[in-house]
Amino acid sequence: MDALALFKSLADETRLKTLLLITAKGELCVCELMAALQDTQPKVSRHLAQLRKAGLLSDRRQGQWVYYNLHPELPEWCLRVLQQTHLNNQACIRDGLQLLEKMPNRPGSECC
Amino acid sequence: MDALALFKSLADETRLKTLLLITAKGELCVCELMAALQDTQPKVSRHLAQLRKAGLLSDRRQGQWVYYNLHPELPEWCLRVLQQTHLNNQACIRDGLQLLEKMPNRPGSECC
DNA sequence: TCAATATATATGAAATATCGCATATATGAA
DNA sequence: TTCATATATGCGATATTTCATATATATTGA
Repeated sequence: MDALALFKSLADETRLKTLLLITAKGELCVCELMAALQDTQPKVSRHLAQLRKAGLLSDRRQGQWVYYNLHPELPEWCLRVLQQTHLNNQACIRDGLQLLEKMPNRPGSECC
Repeated sequence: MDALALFKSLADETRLKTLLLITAKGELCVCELMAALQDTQPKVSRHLAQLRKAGLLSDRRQGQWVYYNLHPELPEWCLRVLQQTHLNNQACIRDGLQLLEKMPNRPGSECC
């Protein structure tokens, strides 16, 4: 992961919020990100594909859902950059986190 | 300084190297950056203007030369991001630093 | 098998960023 | 003032990025 690739990945609002949301929550599926970001499915999916190709995210499918998390082999310094950004820019994803909580029928919840 | 603005500033090779060089050396003028980056004057100058407008750099004129340094009011977390990036991507500016050393008649040196 | 839901990708248009060249401005020396 | 050096910027051409729409694939349950 070279620095330029990292910063190009972070230089878009959708991708930045996506990474901060996943940094905050650990793991999220596409439909949760759609709710948190209030964006269309193709848009969210395309940005996730970019982050996956860049090596920032890895995905695992569980049934219908594909969950995304920070790539386990992400270098330490990249993690620290994400953590610093997350800790000092919580306002950036505050709305998104609230929308997540309000989601009915969260994937994986027992109620459905 | 919001996170998105920071990362957009870092998402270009010329600007990233410029910031890492200034992080390494503390202060550099335009002609030193031209030598280190091996780029044309208008190109270097234009990217410096962007970094200045974004609040990442501040400049001071000393005679004919304009020196650029990290903006004194840059938030701590931005500094830490730059430091982390610098410490873990030294190869990125190695050539540039060597070219700097080889510069004859460095601005501010006593020999001219 | 079919239908419904979740996710991925292709395509072309629109917006944005970058670059090269020419030129403008500022400073210092003669 | 005039010249030389250092730096900044306006502008058109080009490259890159992003988006919306349509469509394709995968999984589950009937």
